[in-house]
Amino acid sequence: MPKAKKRSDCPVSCSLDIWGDKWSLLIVRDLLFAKECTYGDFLKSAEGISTNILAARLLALEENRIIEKLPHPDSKAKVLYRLTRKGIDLLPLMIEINLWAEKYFSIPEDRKAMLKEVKKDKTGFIKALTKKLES
Amino acid sequence: MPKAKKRSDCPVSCSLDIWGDKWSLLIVRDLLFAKECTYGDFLKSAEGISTNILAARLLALEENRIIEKLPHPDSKAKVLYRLTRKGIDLLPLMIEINLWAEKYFSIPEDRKAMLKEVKKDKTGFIKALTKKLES
DNA sequence: TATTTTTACTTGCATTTTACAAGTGTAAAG
DNA sequence: CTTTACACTTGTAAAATGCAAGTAAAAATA
Repeated sequence: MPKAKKRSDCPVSCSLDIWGDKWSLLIVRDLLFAKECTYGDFLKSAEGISTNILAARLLALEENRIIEKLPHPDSKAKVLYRLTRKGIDLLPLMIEINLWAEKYFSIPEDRKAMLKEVKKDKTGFIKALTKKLES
Repeated sequence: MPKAKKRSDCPVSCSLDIWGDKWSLLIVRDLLFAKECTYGDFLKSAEGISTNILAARLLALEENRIIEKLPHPDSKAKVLYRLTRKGIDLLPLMIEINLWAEKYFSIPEDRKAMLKEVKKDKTGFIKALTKKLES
C-alpha cells in the first residue's frame, strides 16, 4: 500500500499523492467507461494488473473517496465498485489525457470516435456522461 | 530509470507509461509556471525530490520529447530545461488537475487566483500561456 | 594563479514498492 | 457433496525510491 503522506500544499502534488501512479487512473478509466466493475473486471483489462496491486489500489482509492464498494445485486460473492462524485469529477482530466495522447500516439479507432464526440461539444459530453455515472 | 514498455494501446495507459509517477508532472508543473528551470531550480521545489530521481526523470522526459535541454546563456556550468510543444500541450491536463484539486482540497491562495482567471476564459488562458511558453 | 564555491549530476546502499506465483475463504453452481 | 467462481492474501524476488556522500567541470573569489 502506498502511504498518502502529503508532500506539499500544491494541488498537483496533492492529487498525485492520491492517484499519481501507473495503475490508479486505469481503474478510474475502467469505471468511467463501464460505470460499475467487479474485481474480476479490472483484472480483465489489457494492461494486466496483478491481484495484490489491484487490491492495494482499490483500497487506497476507496480510502480517498474516489471509489466506493457496493453489494452486487445478483450475488454475495461479487462486489461492485463504482466512482463517487469525487471520482466522476476526474472525467475532464481523463478527457484531456485522451486528447493529449491522440495528438502524440496512435490510438484505437473506438477511442478516436469517442473523442470526435468530445470535440463536438466537450461540456455536453461531460454533463451527459456524468449524469449517466451518477444514476 | 523506469522502463518505458508499453502496456497496452490505450491512450491513458500510454500516457501513464511516460509521466505516470509521483514526480514527472511536478517537473512539468514547474516548467509551465517558470518557462525555464535549471537542475537546481527543480531541487528547490517544496516537494523535495532527490537528486538521483530528478536526474532519472529529466532524462526520461527528455527521451520522450516532453522537455529539452538548452545551454544557459550566462554560464556553461548551468543547463536550462524547457518544455517542448508536446510538453506545453500538457497544459490543459494540468489545468484540470488544479481544478479538480481545488474542488476537493484546500489550495494556496495564489493558485486560487490563477484558477479564477482560468474559469473566466479557459481557452484564452491556455492560448496565452502556450504562446508565452513557446517564445 | 591558486583556492573555494557553484552546478549538475553519479554512486552506494538501505528501504519501499512492484511483479509474479501460489494459496485461502466464502458463496454459488452442478 | 463436490467443484467452480470470486475476491482477495501471502511469500518472495526484482525493481524503484530515498538518503547521504562523492565527482567533475566551470565560475567566482582571494
